[in-house]
Parts: sequence; C-alpha cells; structure tokens
Amino acid sequence: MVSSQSSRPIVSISGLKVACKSCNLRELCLPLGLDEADMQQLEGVIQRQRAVKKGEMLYRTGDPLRSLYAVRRGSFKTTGLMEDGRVHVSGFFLPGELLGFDAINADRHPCDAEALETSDVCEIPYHKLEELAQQVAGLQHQLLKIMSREIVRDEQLLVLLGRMTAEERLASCLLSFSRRQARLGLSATDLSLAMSRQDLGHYLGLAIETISRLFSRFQEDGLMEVRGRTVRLLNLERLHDVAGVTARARG
Amino acid sequence: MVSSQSSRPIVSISGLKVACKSCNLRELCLPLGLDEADMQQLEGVIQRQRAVKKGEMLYRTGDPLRSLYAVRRGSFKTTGLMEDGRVHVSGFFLPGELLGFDAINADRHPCDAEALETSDVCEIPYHKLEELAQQVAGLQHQLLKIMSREIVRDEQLLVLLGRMTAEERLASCLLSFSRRQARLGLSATDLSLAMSRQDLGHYLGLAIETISRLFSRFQEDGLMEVRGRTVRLLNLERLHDVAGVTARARG
DNA sequence: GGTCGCTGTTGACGTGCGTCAATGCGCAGG
DNA sequence: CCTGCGCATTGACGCACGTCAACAGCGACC
Repeated sequence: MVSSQSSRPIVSISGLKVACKSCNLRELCLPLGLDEADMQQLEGVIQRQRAVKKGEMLYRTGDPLRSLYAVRRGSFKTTGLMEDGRVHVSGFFLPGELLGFDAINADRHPCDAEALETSDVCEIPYHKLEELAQQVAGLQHQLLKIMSREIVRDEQLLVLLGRMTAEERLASCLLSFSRRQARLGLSATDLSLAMSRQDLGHYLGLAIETISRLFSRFQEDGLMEVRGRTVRLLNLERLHDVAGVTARARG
Repeated sequence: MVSSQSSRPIVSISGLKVACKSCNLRELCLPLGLDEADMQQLEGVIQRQRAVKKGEMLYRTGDPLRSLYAVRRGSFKTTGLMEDGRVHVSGFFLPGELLGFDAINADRHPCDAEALETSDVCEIPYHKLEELAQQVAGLQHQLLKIMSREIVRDEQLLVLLGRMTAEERLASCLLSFSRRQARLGLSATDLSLAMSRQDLGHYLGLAIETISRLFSRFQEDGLMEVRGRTVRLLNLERLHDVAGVTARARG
C-alpha cells in the first residue's frame, strides 16, 4: 500500500518504556488529573518513545492518523503548504504539548510536523486512546479540555494575525515562549529559539526581513538582547505593553 | 451571585421539546452516527430550544460554561475584544454548527456569541453531555471529531489571515458560505449574508472600506452580483481561482 | 412626507510592511 | 587555513491596504 509506505516516518525508534507517573511533564500533559491506576492504564496505551532528529518529520500532510504525539524533549513546528508554494507555520510545540488533534476530523494529518531540534516524543495510538477515554472519565475529560485549549490558542492566533501590528505580533510570540518555558521550570527571560527567522515569519504572517528588523529594533529599545537565536528578555513588562496586552497565546 | 446574574442571557425561552431524530440537521450536527437508542438519550440531555433575537447574546465573555449550543435556525457571530477596543470576529455559525467548544478549557466563555438574525438554538448542558459521552462511545467519537474539525477550521483561517491577500480572503470566505449553504440543501450561489461589512472585515482582518471595494471589484469583474447583503455568485470556478485554491474553510 | 441614523460606497492620501538586492556572519568540510 | 553555503541583517523602494472624509441609500419613526 503506497500511502502506508510514504507515511512511515523515517525516524529511529527507541523501545523505551513510557512512565508517565515519573515524568516531570505529567502535570502539563495528558495524565493531568488522573489517579495512579488510571495513569497506569494510560501508560499501557502509550507504547513507546520515539527519538526524532532535527529536520525529520513526525508525520506528513495526508498521512493517516495513527497516533497523537506528546513532546517530551525538544520542539516541533507544524506547517501547511498552499498550492502556489506559500508556507504557513501553524504552531510550535514545546515539551508537555501535544500534536495531532487536527487529524482526528478526517483521519488524516492536514499538515507536516517537523522536529526543530533533536527531540523525543511519546507516541499515543489514537484509537486506543479513544477506547481508553471511553472507560476512564478523567481521561476523556482531560482530552476534551486539551482540545478546547488548542481551539482557544488558535483563536488567539487569529486575533494576532487579524488585528495586531508586526511588533505586537512578535512581542506576543516572545512572551508566549517565555511563559511556556517558565511553565517547564526554565528561565522566563533567557530563550533559545529553535526555529529560524523564516519560521517565525511564516508563523506570524510577516516577511523574514520584518522579523529581523524588529529584533534589531527591540534590541535598540533596550527590550532584549539578541544574539542569533539566543534572546534575553530584559523587560517583560514593557514587552507586555508592546504586545498590546491581549493575546496571551498558549497560556 | 453576581456572575450568575450577569451571565444569564436576556433571551426568550421556548420550552419546545427537542427531537434530533426528526431534525433535518441531524446529519450535520452532534447526532451524526448515533443509532436510534443513543440519539434518544442525547435528546434527553438537550433540554430545550431557545429562541434568540437579532442582536441578543447567547453568552458573553467570562460567562461560566453551562452549555454548548447547536444552531438550528439563523446565524451567530463570535467576537473577542482587545483591551484597546479592537474587535475580532472569530467565527460565523450557520444551522447545524456548534458553538462554545472554546469554553471547555477554562470553564468560561472566552468570547461573545451574538445572533446575527432571529435564530433558534438547541441548548446542550455541557456537563451532562460529557457524562453521556462517557456512556455512549459514538457520542464521544463524534464530539472529538467535531472539536477536531473546529481546530482544522481555525488552522485554515490562520492561513487565510497570515498568508492570503485581501481578495483571496474574501473569495475564500464567500466560497465557505457557499459550501455551507449548499450542505444545508440551499443554493450554493445565492447568498444572503446576515453579517455587516464591518463584521466581515473584523473576521477577515480587513478594513470595512477594503471589503466594500472588493465587492465592487468582484461585481465589475463579473464574478458576482451584489445588492447589499444579497450576493449571487456567477462563477464559482473563477472565484475559486481568485481564492488561491487552498483555504476551503469549514468544508 | 421629512428627518434621522445606520450601513455601505467611493475617492484621495498616507504608511506599514513586502520585495528586491547587497552584504555580513558563522559553521561545516576540505 | 580558506572556501562555500545557509541564515541573518540592513537599506532602498514600491504597493496593498488602512485611514480619513464626503456622500449615498434606505428603513424607522414621528
């Protein structure tokens, strides 16, 4: 079968056993709110961890939905392609975040997911997950909640793209990364962005040159220090003002 | 309790019994794929229909989540407000479509939902729905699927706002309405838009003047006849080309 | 019928961001 | 070490769309 061939991701597979209850991301991830017994059942469904190297695809547009993926280490971007070649980056995914919900609708992934750096994911076979959610109320609840959060995130991005200026967009985006990194227990001010300026531009609906100029301007204004993809935010409060104060994407 | 006061919508309530199985929208709506027995259970949960007059709010930003709503007749828009007063319209909802999924995440509606015309909705108490989905596998399945579709829809809108020109946006939007109306068994070419140019602008990330000019231009180009909010699409194929061929929002 | 108010249209003009092009910079490979 | 290549920066310029402003159409109401 051709599609199964083309859809088999070219990634190395490590048979590591999954152990949600000893995972430091469990409070951000699918197991949130589950008791120990339920979590154990979930672990049974999550077959394995998979290592994905920088530039490798977790799945491609058109691949049949087999699994959802939880980022355990590293980061990903999801990208869509228009017929004339225009690219859109629909999201960046950090540890504790889940990919693939947009595939449930048509049983097919509507976008590509690519590792921005060496990453690990937990693979969650979707049909087993749905079955288990049928038995474990807490899991169904968490699943619905996470999907709702994804919808909220997208709606905030709609505001960002529809109503915000270039500088508001970039400021909002940086603050989003800051918040998400802080939630992982890392620094809220020292970011090392795994994505290119091009990716950021395609995410924020801006040209790469605009992104670059904004980084320079923000640095001149004393808002941050920029050295390539390493950014230190010097004044979160002022950055917040620049962002227009709304648009706290991916809380 | 203040919040319960402020959140009670000011709408008339009709105690009409819900009957999904005799509803001509059932193949578009939540009951899709349910057998008769399951559907009957669902009917038990959907307490009542509610009539909403033009301009009335189904819910407001900050209201606690009590119910999801299925549009039965009429149409709605959902709107978010930035702190400086900028408005964004995050969606338009036609018969057979559901509102409120973005409230599950935080148990609170993150936007307003306003009737664009005299409308009827079926009110679906969310917590009962979640309970029933725990017992009825087909319902859980359908719920997850609909939420996934909402995510896909939003991602398509992100492409629209992030990467498309003004004319591509409007063309895509009109084609989306055309498709959705056709799905309801109505004309795919004769649209009567319930929303103002302002609303369309806030939805598409464009100024009202741009919307107005585009309608004029499309008319000059023989793509459509425009008379106020009544639009007749004269050439779906060419409109499709103008739309850039991607971006089939809300298939 | 006249007035008011709201929505939509059209034109003139300004600007934020895209496009094009040149240059800089860091890293991998010989 | 030098070379090459991909990514990022910076500047000059143009254009799509926003802004501002005038006006038209139309229904509501007295």
